[in-house]
Amino acid sequence: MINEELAAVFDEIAVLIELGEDNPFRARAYANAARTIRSLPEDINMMEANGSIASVKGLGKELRSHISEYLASGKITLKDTLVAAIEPGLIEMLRINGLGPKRIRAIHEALQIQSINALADACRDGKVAALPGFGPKSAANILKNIEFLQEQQAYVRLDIAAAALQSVIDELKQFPLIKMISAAGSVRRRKEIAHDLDAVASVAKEEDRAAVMDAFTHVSAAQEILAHGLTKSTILLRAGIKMDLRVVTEDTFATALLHFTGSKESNVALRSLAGKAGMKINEYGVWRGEERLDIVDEAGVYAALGLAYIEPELREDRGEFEAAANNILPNLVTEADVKGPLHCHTNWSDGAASLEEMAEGARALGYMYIGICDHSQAAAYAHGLSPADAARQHKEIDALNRKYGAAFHIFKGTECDILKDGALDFDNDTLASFDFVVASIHSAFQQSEEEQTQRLLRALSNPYVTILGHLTGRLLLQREGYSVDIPAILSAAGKRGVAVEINANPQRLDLDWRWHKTAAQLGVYLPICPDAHTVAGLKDVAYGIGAARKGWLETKHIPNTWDTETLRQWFLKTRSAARG
DNA sequence: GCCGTTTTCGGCCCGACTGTTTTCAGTCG
Repeated sequence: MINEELAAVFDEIAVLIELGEDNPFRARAYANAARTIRSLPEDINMMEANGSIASVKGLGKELRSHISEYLASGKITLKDTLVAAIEPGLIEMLRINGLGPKRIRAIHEALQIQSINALADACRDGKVAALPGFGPKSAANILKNIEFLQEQQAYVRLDIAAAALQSVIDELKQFPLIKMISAAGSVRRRKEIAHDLDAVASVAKEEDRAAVMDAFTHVSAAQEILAHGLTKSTILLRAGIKMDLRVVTEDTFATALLHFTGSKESNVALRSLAGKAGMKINEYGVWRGEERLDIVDEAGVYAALGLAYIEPELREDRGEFEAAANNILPNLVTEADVKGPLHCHTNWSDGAASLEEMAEGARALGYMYIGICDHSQAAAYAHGLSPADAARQHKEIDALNRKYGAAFHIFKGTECDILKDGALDFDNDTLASFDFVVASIHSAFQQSEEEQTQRLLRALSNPYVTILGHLTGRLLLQREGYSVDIPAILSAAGKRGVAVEINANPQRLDLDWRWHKTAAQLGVYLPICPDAHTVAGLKDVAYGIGAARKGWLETKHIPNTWDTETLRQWFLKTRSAARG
């Protein structure tokens, strides 16, 4: 995808400018351009050809000329010039916490250090401590942060982050001086991976803050105190994740929560909007001129700016302010809207629970139905079902459905492998025996983008495919997804009436939420599928809901928020439409 | 490098914490 490639080059240029010169705003312009390009609704080649690129905010004359150069030649000369002028080791050093461009340049100019390892040595033998503006504590901190960088993962998955954050919050809730406490940061925004954890707490009186901070820095999960102030402290949890707590008085809790929920980009945009309206917003309140407004909750902050309430998941500066101003924000799907989980495994293939246990698990969660999708025969590693196995499983499902009657329904599905050439792993007669078919790739990940795209397009042309499973095959922080032309697949899926799942397993969250809005605009339905292999795995639906909300989705986009009969009709329609 | 109801120059979100200073720069979120 050319937009992503170009955005990546602009990100690199932003970093190079940060290290190379003193104008942070120029670097920011490139970083903003990268973000803008990532959220463009269409191929940038097209937008350049039809001239619509000229009206995109944040892409001025200079940036547009770089874009033209890249589209014509595949490179940007400015980047080569910057690369030639900067030691590659310095870019690496930006990853060291507490070390920014200014101090990296100072160290490099004084000591000619070019790598992180050389920097660690210079910290150990006192050379860094002797530099003007540095001292023994700076050197020790840099060394500590280098060690942290080399030992720890910089990010953790949402499920791990959310659990760690909740356990600290639960512990702090026992502390009587804390009046209110809430998760904030990227976990509250339901981002798929987290860099660190944030929480905001309120106290009745300013003098209570010190005791609260003492409690926080000594919670049972704390391993080390990294910063300890009256309003902000940072600890390192034993799980290897950093956590910030902000403590404010009750009258500033709403603005503090808004501020520390972020994202940074949405805060910048919000404050810029406030400035234009003659107002000022910070974590301590909202001012119109000299007057501090009486704000009781986050909605009050948005209302003061004439905006509808923006849910935390949407706060990424991806068009939510414009939608809030025009009162056209989406009516976001909620967990309570989901009527049943599709794409669930049983011990017929690689699941841990029986068919009946999975059905009972879904019933216990209040669902109206469940879609069972065990693996197909090619997935030998997962004990994939043969056509005969599938027929026997269907008899068991029929028996259970007779027992449940109108109270609950099990839909017969399969997670059918898409073979290397794009053919499906079952013949059409077998596929026709299921209510719906999830088609997924589980092999030959190394094919080129062109091959992988053709493979998926061929699978899409099979009239029995209802849903494409985990479109890119990514495993967050473990494995990149295979390369595939996502817009081409979404466009074809929309035309053909095939859905693309939001795999709700927190290791996957695939299709990525950044594509959801585009997919919905192309007419693609996006069911939330837990890919559950255990009864407990059914609860992963919550992560899928988080992703769908980040992707601006409503119930009309998500078939498994519909009732049993509507879903059944949709399965039938998808199939008959494809057969003409 | 971008932008404009304070419009072609001068801003660009804004405050906390740390370490090194002795009033502030750098970094972070």
